[in-house]
Amino acid sequence: MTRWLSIEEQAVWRSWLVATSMMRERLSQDQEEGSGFSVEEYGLLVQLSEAEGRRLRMSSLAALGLYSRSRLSHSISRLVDKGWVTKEPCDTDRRGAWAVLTKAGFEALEAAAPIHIDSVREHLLDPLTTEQVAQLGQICATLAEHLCSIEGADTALALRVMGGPAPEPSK
Amino acid sequence: MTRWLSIEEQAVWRSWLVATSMMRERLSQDQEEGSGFSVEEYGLLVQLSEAEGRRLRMSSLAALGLYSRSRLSHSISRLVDKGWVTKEPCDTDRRGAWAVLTKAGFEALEAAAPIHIDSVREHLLDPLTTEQVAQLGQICATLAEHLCSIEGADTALALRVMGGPAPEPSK
DNA sequence: CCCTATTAGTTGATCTGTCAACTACTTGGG
DNA sequence: CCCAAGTAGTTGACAGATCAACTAATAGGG
Repeated sequence: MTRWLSIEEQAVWRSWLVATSMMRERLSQDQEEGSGFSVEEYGLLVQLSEAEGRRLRMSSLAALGLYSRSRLSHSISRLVDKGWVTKEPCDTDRRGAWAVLTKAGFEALEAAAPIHIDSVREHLLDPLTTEQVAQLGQICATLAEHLCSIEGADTALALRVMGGPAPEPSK
Repeated sequence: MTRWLSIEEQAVWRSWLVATSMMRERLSQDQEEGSGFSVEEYGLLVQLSEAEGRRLRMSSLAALGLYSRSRLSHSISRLVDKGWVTKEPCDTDRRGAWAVLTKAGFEALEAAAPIHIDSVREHLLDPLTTEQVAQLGQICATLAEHLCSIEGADTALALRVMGGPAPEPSK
């Protein structure tokens, strides 16, 4: 039998809901206004930028768990259209394809990174105390692990996913 | 000048990203599989069910901050098509419209509530310690407040939003 | 009272994501 | 060596969300 949510539990759930959806929206907006591409695109480009040779097999990208095969295919096509990514055939498996970050893509990413970072700081990190940030990290890691275990995804892999630090800032 | 994210900060941000997006996905799936309607629809119906006379002005729904006017308009139209909501003209302002929960809508909501609750318990509350749940509540409330202040939305109002306890379980 | 500015809500185009079906290639058992 | 089963990736139809443009009604200053 379903056990109802207590008042406190309801409150937690509602704030989670509000915070996560507003956060998503705000970040998207900051990103889009400032850099001209969406958070999803940014995430993909980050992944590519961090990979060896700035290239990844489609299947590797998909294995990260946040993108379905078909979504990936569509998204990459769009990135190709914009000139930020190219697709190359794979020598060792002729079914396969590499998604390769172009120079233009890398530069766009570099330009966008500060906007992203600022936004994360302003809306997620700064409003919280240092202690809360640590707690939040712990909590989200636990939740991610739980969710990954359910879907049979690899947590370690998933936690490498998207939104990361930036494309190796031109140091 | 942009201050880069430390390793710890990156980790927090990534887990937040993974946890929130996986959570959203999982909840949607549980909901959709079990009850035949989406989390968004559920949210709207909950709002209506909790309002006086099980009805709300479109503008009030929109003022909650999570739905744009046009999204709302489209969504409500769909709910009308499904027979869960009807629209009634507003006497005091002839531009206005009431969205009214139908009997069928209320019953659908009652049927869906346990699925929703179970899912929230299983994926959000149960994996965490009691202490963590409390921390999370505090953190999300803070974030929500911050985000609301930025958008000029009313936090108190927003925190009443969607996903709530259930449609007054037939007590 | 009127005329402009504002507010309520809808609509249609477009974009993104999901789903199911499809092609093409590889793999592994007989 | 061949064929069935599985894997890589794409495609097209559809559903939901956003954006800008629109209609209609109200409100408020002159």
